[in-house]
Amino acid sequence: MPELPEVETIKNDLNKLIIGRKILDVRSEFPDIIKMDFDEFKKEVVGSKITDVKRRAKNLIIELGSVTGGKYLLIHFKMSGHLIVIGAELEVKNGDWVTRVGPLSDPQNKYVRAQFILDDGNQIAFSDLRRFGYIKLIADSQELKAILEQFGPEPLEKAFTVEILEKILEGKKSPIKKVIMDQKNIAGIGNIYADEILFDAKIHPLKPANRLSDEDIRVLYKSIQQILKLALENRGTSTSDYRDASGKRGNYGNIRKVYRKTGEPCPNNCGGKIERISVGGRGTHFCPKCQKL
DNA sequence: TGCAGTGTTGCTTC
DNA sequence: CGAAGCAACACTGC
Repeated sequence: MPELPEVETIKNDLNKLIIGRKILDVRSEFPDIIKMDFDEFKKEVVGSKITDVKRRAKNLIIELGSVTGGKYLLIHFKMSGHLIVIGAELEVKNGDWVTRVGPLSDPQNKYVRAQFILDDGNQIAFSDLRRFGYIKLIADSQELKAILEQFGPEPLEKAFTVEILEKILEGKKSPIKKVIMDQKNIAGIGNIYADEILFDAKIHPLKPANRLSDEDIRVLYKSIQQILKLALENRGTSTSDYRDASGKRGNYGNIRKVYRKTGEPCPNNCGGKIERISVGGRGTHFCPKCQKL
């Protein structure tokens, strides 16, 4: 489940691998993941040069320069999507690689839904087992801005202050977990990091957002930044589908504290056991002894 | 063996 | 208007 740290890792990888490359061809055996007529998409994209790769919330944005001005690929990975940069000599048939070597022997990398063939002998492959992810073509910077404006602040940027977090929580009686996962409130936090952040902050996931004390809010603010930063340093979490641009796993799953650790002893050695409940229909893991309502 | 669980987002329904 | 539920999808595990 690519959340902020995972999408940011892919962004950083791609900035090293594909800037300045020209797109020679686009192929897909699952054209539905491209949210427009495939032939038209192909016509718009082939021949353009990749000038930048950005991230906003859980969206990856590939900027395409052209004589007529910038266009953008807006990519959302949803549950199982990721991009792999790999040699163009590899072929795809029925969504699977014909030759599977190295990182491609990892089953999570084989569900190829679209390929962008580059002018340096490589290709960008969009692998997505569950096909929730999508690629959209954005015509210009105004259209892009209109889409990206709908997301809340980026939690790792300076503009995200404890005062802003306070405002976000104000008057919301929904469980705090739901509130921090809502992309309109804060951008980039999904189920894994919501659980990890709330454990770190010692706040019960069901605690109503408007009932957090000033101290709770300060601690939560710190935990949001620290956990996301730590996850980024560890190149994300790969407990299930996520892989980086080389098809490799992230390390954060190995150091996570509570996510999918139901029944295990609390890492704080408080004597409690990690419990699993449902919050807003999502599996939620927490220590009932450390995290108070 | 069939069905619940897995998770994000956005749309529908109340 | 906000909250809750569900669809989209494919595969795993009990």
